[in-house]
Amino acid sequence: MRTVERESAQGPDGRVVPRAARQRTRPGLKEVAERAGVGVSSVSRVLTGHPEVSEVMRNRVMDAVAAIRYEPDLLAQSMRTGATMTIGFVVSDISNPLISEIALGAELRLREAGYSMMVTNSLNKPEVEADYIALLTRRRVDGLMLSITDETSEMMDAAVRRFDSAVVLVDRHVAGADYAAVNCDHAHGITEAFDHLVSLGHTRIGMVNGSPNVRPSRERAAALRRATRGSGTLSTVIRSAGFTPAHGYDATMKMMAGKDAPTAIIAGSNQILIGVLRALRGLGLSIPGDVSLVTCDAVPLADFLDPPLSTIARVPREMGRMAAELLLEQLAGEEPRTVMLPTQFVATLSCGPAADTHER
Amino acid sequence: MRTVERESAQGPDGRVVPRAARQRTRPGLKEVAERAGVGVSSVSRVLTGHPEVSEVMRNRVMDAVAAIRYEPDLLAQSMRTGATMTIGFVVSDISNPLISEIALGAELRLREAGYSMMVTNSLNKPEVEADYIALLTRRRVDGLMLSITDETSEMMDAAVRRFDSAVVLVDRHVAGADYAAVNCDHAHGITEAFDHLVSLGHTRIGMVNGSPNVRPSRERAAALRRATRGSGTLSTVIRSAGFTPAHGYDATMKMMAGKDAPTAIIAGSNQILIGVLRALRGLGLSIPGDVSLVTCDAVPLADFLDPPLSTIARVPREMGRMAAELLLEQLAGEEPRTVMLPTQFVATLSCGPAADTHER
DNA sequence: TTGTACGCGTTATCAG
DNA sequence: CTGATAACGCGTACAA
Repeated sequence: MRTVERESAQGPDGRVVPRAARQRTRPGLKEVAERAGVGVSSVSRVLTGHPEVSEVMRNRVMDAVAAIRYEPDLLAQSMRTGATMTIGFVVSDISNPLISEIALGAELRLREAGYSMMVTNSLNKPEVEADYIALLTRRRVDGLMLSITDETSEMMDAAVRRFDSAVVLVDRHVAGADYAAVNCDHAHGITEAFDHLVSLGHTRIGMVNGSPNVRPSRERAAALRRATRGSGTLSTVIRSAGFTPAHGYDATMKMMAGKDAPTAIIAGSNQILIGVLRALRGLGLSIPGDVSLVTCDAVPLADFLDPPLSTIARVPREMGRMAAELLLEQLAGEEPRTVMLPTQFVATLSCGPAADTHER
Repeated sequence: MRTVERESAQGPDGRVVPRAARQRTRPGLKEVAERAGVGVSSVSRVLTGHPEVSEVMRNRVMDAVAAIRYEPDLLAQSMRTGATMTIGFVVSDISNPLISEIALGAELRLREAGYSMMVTNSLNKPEVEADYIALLTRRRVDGLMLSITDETSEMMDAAVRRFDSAVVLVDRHVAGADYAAVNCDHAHGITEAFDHLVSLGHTRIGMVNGSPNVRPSRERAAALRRATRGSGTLSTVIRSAGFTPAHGYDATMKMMAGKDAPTAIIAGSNQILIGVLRALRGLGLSIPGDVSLVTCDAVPLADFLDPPLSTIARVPREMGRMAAELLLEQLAGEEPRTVMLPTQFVATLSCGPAADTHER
């Protein structure tokens, strides 16, 4: 049964400091060797599947292993082999459904390859991310998956440079580095949404965009600007800031207040969407009667919203799986590479004909 | 990048000692000691904050540490101290918003205490959970947070019994064990919802319940049965199965097909809810006109659904935080204990007066 | 107060 | 084919 160890102590800073050595030392190779009457190295050979072991030896060892209920110590194994079989995943907030889905995809693939995943949440603080990267480095994780808050953070950059193994960025780009990356084709989704809105008669389209310090926001804004470039009739208003409901709300209020308010809005994330919806509701604007709405990334129960939401979806599970894949490739000695995954625009009733703004 | 290679050295008996299997050249205590011109143990003492070290020694060491950019190897540290400062979190699916929120709460608290968190997804397969528990045991994690799929699984039970350190269950109960647990007061939420529905004239209430092999489902069903007990007019129909949209759909279809269809439904999870909504839509039933609806756990954008959904909410972030807390307590030597967290029923337009079933 | 030496559990080398 | 033994990097009795 569980033995409660009372010798532990509280450090001055409140951190729990467990007692030094574990009381009940579980059987090791040594015990197995004794039980089987062989040398420890033979036990190790059998367990690691070394080719040059006799049948008798194998049986003796396996019997002893079963009898003692021996389980290898992965810590010692890592110590010895240099591989921890652990991947660190640095994210802003695992409770973000997009991220948790990515995490799931990654973990499933990693498990297939025998790796475990360690998750850290920065809550959008670059310095925390840098700390975590350093921590994971000290933990000697074999690889790092990064979904960073701020691609331009120097602390983060320095920290990841000090990490000397496989790295993969998840829909991120850091200048002057050749990390592997899983990117999404935001331009495609934005362009499709744009075309759809234009076909409905919209001429001025607003975008409540996320932080410009991450790839998705930049790609989306660029794609939207590109779409209107050279057109005399089509225009755009883009407001970029944090991925928060507050930004969604404020940006929407400001956008809709002006004389040249857009007749359609693209929300840059599910968090931003919340604020956008609140603002529109507060202004008494109906969707799509007064303003059409598109949001980035899938929304749970989107079909049951009023009206159902048009979305530009990524494939988060696949993003995670692919990120893991790119990591495993590097760990297998291959060169880091970049993969582009699709986005898909799905139009619903939240996009309608452009309202005549003068009638309002 | 590791560029420096350490050459082979001469052993005490003149033999050539080969390089380590993996060529790591990150500086260790030894390098720091050499740079500072002191013994390795002195370096260790300084770094671990040993009280009996002179000022000069401390400075010499810290200077060398800074110069060499030494970072301690947490793996070796764990090897030596017996503590990995790592907690394993076994869940069915991190992409479930309830769970990812719990994970966030836990990770934030664990970080405060210097611990990292390792997440594993079983996708509701008890044998995978057992495997993971065994894996985390071999990894020698200091504690285990369990949000398991099936409390009655013997493989799981055996696996967790073989783990000999701190354990905390997250809204789970396994018979015959005294694990610490963070539980939620489901009875409270269900009772409130029930009373509200009854006050609206509902006499027959359906529950599309989750798996009976986990605490929340059992508590909810029990609370609902208790609420109708002794009443001649009030009745209940409960269907329990997996936490899936498919179950939500099937159960709803069957419930509503019978002659004594309920006029109100409680959905047992956000996944189940999806199926329930689809079924009601498929049947052409309106909410709350034909049937009132309550769902368990918060739904993103619940305010913007049509109609806004009544929910029985848990406090997932707090659940995670508290689970971490209970784990830390045990690691500090305290006895395992159980905490009860609240649930809250919030009524919205999705609950309305009972429809006269004969009019349909 | 500081340094030397040992051991945590494992794998890999090398000599039988 | 097998067994003894040196590391992996660190913390810590023990000796100086």
